[in-house]
Amino acid sequence: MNKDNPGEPDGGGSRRATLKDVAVAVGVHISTVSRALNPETRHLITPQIVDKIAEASKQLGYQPNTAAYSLRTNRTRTIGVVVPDITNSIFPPMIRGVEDALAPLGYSTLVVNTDGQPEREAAILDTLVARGIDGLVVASVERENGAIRTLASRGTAIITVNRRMDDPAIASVTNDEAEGVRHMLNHLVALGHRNIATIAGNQNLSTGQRRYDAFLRHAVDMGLDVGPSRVGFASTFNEADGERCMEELMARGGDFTAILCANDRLAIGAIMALKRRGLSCPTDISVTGFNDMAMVDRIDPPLTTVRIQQYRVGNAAAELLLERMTKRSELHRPQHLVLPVELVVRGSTAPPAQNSGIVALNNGLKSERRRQKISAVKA
Amino acid sequence: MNKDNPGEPDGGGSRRATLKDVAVAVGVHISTVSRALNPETRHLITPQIVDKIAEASKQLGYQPNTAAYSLRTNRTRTIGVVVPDITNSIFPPMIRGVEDALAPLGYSTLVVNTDGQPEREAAILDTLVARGIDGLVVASVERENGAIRTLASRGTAIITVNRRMDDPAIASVTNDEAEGVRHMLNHLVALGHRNIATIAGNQNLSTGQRRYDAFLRHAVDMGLDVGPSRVGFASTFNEADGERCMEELMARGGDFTAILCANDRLAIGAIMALKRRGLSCPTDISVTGFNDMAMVDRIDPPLTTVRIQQYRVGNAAAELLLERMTKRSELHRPQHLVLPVELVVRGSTAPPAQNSGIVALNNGLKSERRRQKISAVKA
DNA sequence: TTGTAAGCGTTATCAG
DNA sequence: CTGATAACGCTTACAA
Repeated sequence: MNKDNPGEPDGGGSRRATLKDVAVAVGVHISTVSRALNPETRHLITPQIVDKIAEASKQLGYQPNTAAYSLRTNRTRTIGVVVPDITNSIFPPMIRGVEDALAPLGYSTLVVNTDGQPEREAAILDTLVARGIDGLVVASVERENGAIRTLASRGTAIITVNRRMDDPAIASVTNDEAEGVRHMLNHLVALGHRNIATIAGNQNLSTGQRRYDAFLRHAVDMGLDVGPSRVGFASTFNEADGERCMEELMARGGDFTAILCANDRLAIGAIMALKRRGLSCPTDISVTGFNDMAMVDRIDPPLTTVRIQQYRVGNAAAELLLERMTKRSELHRPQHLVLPVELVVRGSTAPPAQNSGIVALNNGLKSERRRQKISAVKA
Repeated sequence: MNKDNPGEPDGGGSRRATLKDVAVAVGVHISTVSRALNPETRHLITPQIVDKIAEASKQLGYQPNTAAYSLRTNRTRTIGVVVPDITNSIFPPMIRGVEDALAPLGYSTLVVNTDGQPEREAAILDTLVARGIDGLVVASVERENGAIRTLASRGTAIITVNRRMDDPAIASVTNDEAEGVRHMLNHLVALGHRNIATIAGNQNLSTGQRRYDAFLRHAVDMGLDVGPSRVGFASTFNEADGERCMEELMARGGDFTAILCANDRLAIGAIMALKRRGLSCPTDISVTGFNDMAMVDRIDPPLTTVRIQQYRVGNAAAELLLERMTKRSELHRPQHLVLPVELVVRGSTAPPAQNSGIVALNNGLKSERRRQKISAVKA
């Protein structure tokens, strides 16, 4: 009964007010209301009428119907944010960076998880496109990704964050991986380390590849010896893989006093592997991370790492995306924003002990207790 | 030029196929296509035609237009998930729990942050409703919340998670707070603690209130003394407030050997406060948390806490919500699901030392070094 | 079993 | 400056 009277103080299941309701309330035509309510076209309407319409629409609690708007304009004011896993704590700050930039402009954000599976990602991109999203922020992208390229070439506004594709046509906001690695190597060398190993990330990801490239280049520049016995490759950026790589490196001889890990989770895994073998970080081996994810300042030992601007990455990406969604397509010259990073020194790095490192231990130069540790390693 | 030919192998900005395109391709009417593509109505159509339509639609890459569907049916297949802050690591698992249950059924999830501000929450709920979401999962709710009640009474499907409202009409999925607190008190008492303090959470939140209530009831049941000097109230569930409360309790005399904190973040803050005063956990004071959020197993000391089923809370809420969104409203008897919790004992709890606790220290029963610590506390 | 046609709430084009 | 009208793509009585 209240069904046709959205003006009524709301008692229950009353219909939502539409343009027509406002129009009859004011006594003008529906299109006049539409124009009066739209800032772009408001100037076409007599100010007094605009006021009356504004009041009536507020009075009736008018809210534009998004579906009708989208159907008509082909725009949804919705963007998709694709992450590997929202549960990985480096992503939520990026997501908030995006939302905080876009929500005030009336955009909503659809967040989806790929779990790092390209097929899943493809399916997810499909549903996002089917929903008619206006733009896409992708944190899960591999260096090569056909689906993204296709979408981009069809004109979808896309920015990748944190990672980037090899294809320079796909815009991105990333971190200065090379500088981060360089700072970290400098730090380790300054502490006195000369024998430095690395656990590299997945080389199909720009983060993994660029951090490893930088490690090689800068290590050589600094006159350090690198070689296969000092490199482990993780396929996934997680603790389990970090642990596995660390164990492999130790099994291979472990002639190093410090290890640079491609991200924090690998570093945490590496430290776990050390602990499990009765070795300690940083006393026996210094371990470093990358990202400065939440809580790594509170773990034992507090992690020395490279701080990336997680929130700003998302925030900046949103701005770029906005430009692509609103401005004319001619202006879309490829853009790649690289944000500066910062070295954060904590407790997981220290000068190498007199005869530290696993080889030194193997050589029996230290106490009997230490020798025992190493037999555990070899076991 | 390709504009009217969505069948063309896609060269660029070609239009998306619509029902009409499929219809002309097959040579049937658009409504036949609609029926054939909808599982509910497929049986009305001749099987051969169904096949032809299925093929043609796949061929043309037909994707239903969500806006048109929504406009027509008044359903969006979108649900809103409202959290205080996605950056707080207990929420992402809940969100994934929701998404994993709903995505396979074609629902998308709009995630929004309130930052714990009720006004912001109200505004956010407005935009969500304006977007026509089919249902709402709210993790940010306070014990009383007018906006939620209004929405619920208007028929919006709503489930609160993690927290619940006092109003039993609003369905919820929560954790067994009382059992968690009881387990924890048991654990502390078993270790030998008799003087146990608490840092309670915000009493406007069901989590804060119920955990504190349980603390009082069970402490008394166990014959423990409680009193104002052993209770601190946090207004926010974060580290800073935990630190502040811990300092206040120490300043008030601190005649306790263990402190039960209403969540992990408060516990982390409490431990920081101890460290800052030169005291140590668990040697001087045992500290416990609640939630078992990510990484608290890796901090120093690893936190003894109560594990809540973060993912399952979200997952179960999604199921309940689904029921409310699809089934008839008569069946909507209020539902409150309470999930079991689990005690997780780690390094932040230990038996009280011979003369531990702050008062003991104050009384000068221990070493000179300790006496110095305490003067720092009083300073 | 299939076709017809109305209508969801907007915006945009075209008159007036 | 304002009104009339078509159209966006889909679902769903109602006819046939």
